[in-house]
Amino acid sequence: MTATPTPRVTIKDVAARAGVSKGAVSLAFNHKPGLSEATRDRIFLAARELGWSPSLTARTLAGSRVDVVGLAVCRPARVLGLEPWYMEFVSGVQSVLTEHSSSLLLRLVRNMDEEVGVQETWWRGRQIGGSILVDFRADDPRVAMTERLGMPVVAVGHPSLTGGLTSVWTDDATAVTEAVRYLAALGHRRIARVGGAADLGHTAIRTAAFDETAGALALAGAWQVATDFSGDAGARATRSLLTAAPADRPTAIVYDNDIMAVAGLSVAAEMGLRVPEDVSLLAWDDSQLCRLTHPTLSAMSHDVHGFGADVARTLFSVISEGEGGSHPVPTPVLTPRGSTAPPR
Amino acid sequence: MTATPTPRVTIKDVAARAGVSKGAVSLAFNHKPGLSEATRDRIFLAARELGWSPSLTARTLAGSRVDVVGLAVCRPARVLGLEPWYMEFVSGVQSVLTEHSSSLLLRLVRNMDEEVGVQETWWRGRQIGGSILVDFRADDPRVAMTERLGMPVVAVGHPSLTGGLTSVWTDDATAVTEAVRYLAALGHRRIARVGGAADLGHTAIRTAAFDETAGALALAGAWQVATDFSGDAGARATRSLLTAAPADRPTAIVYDNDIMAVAGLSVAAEMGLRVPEDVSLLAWDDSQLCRLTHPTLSAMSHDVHGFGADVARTLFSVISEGEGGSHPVPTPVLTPRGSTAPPR
DNA sequence: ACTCTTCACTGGACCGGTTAAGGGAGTGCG
DNA sequence: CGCACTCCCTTAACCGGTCCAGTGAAGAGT
Repeated sequence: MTATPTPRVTIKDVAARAGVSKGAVSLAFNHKPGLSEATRDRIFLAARELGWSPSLTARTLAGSRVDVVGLAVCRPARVLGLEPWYMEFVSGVQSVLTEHSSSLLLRLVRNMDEEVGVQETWWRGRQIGGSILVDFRADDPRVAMTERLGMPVVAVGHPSLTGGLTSVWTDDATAVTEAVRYLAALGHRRIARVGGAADLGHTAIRTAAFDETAGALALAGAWQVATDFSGDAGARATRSLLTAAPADRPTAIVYDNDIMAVAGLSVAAEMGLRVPEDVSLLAWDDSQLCRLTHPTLSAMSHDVHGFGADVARTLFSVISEGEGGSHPVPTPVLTPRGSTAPPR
Repeated sequence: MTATPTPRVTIKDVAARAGVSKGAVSLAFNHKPGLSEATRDRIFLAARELGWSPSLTARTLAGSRVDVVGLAVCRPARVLGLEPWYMEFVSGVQSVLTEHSSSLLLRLVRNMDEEVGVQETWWRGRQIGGSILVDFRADDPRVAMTERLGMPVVAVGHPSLTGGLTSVWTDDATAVTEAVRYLAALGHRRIARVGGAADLGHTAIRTAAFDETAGALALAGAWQVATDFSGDAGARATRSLLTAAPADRPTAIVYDNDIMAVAGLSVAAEMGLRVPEDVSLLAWDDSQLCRLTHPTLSAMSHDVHGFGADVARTLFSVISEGEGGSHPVPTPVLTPRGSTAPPR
């Protein structure tokens, strides 16, 4: 029951066992020149026998690079779990980190001030070698913070939001336009969009693009609602959109994520409307969820896993080569499934 | 474009500005006795002016406690995002970590060997102060590893799987029994279970409990299928269960998570079967998804967020007080919704 | 045979904190 | 007045690595 005392083995022990100095062990483990093959082997052997691996903490303190990447996600206090988008994104990030033997330092924060504090503490305390910044909003304080700290980051967001930071982004405006044009091409003249959180930059971009496209196509009706991305909010929004008289309500709805689209599907069923005959539904983000409903959900699909991987790769090149710039990734493409059709 | 040089401010700068020694600053920041109020204030003022916060790296190296918690999740190579359960679990863990100003070091690994290696490296390198171990299987190598390393951990799993480790667990056997009894009470005599990954310990426990209960109730039919927890697998399993002749197929299906239950719902619809009239469906884990489908999904529900929080709290007491033992949390309770009813 | 390189390795300062031991000033007391 | 006892603060060793200047021996060049 008593805690086993941990016999901490250090570089000194390895050096002693291999009959060399600490410096030599350090050289060997960092694959630096200046050691004979024989010595190198002896050192690795000794290390293996003692079960030693270098202390990242000490290594970090001594000034070499830190191989931990930070990610702070801003969510309200009692979160009901992250959306599928995040999990896929994180898993994509991880897949690249793993190749570099890095880990992800994850933290949920409640607001932007807290995030700024956390990032600053992480960086100052040399906890992380760089960070991934997500959910940009207008006049985001993290732009100034990053420049002040000189911390390597990758900003996930449109360059108009991320200032001079290295950014990786999807072209949300074009995607929204494509979505609306597709629905219009099917014959829809009254289209609604159930959007995400209004304070998020990419939501604003999508909202503007929707308005513009609706205007350009001279739609007979165009509605937009802001939500908090939750299924419940998506359900409420859908319910209020669909309670209007048949001649006045939208015949197609675009959702800003897939959870809300699933909720919309169920609201339609509950109200006795058939999808896609009575109303077409188009989701965003296309996680496996979209293929599991009945009818299956048409979606603007997007390789979120690959996106996360791209972000991570970009971060590594920022860290090692100070690379900057703006990196667009492929625009989400429309994947028609069973939830969209011409209006009756 | 050139990287901004980071002007790293250290404890020495703060000491100089406050006109004291490094040691005094350290005392102040650790709230230890031996300093006058006046000096303490002067030190905090200086720190604030310089924007200094102690380097966790250095602090860790100097032997004090590490406030990062590890979590390695074992998934096949190219993951399509984690299940909702994980997201809620992680968010519950985070909520407690945040109170302690700790962060979560997250890593996706491909197999058990890799996980053991990662945990060992983390602990040896003083990257983490303790770890959360999940997804136990029979003869799990992490039990021996933990004892060998003397690392504080909390094992998420039934004590029969986690050996002498401090464990936090839900009573899966009782929950399965309750689920089956409930369906039997509704009048179902042919019941199937779409289970999770067969190599996981809790899956085995559920499988055994299902068999036992089916036997005890002398059901006319009892099927069990193993899957990988994915929606696709859930859909396949459901399809094959429901293709039998009406008199031979199950009238109720229990799923091991909610994603598979959603998939099952859609398969039923696709096959022209009504839920719950033709077949009842019962989910597990009860994330928001279950309330968003139509019909809504009955589920064995379980406060996963709270569970994560409990696990984190337990880990902190293991770290600080070496607490051990086995901590059951409340058994999942049945939440009947629209997907279960008496068979026709 | 002598100096000049090159190679392989050592010694020790250093990273930024913590902590135990020590020291000087101020007070209480015989 | 001298001594002990606090109270506050300083000093310096240490944590486990990295890194650079330096050393000693072998080989090359003349």
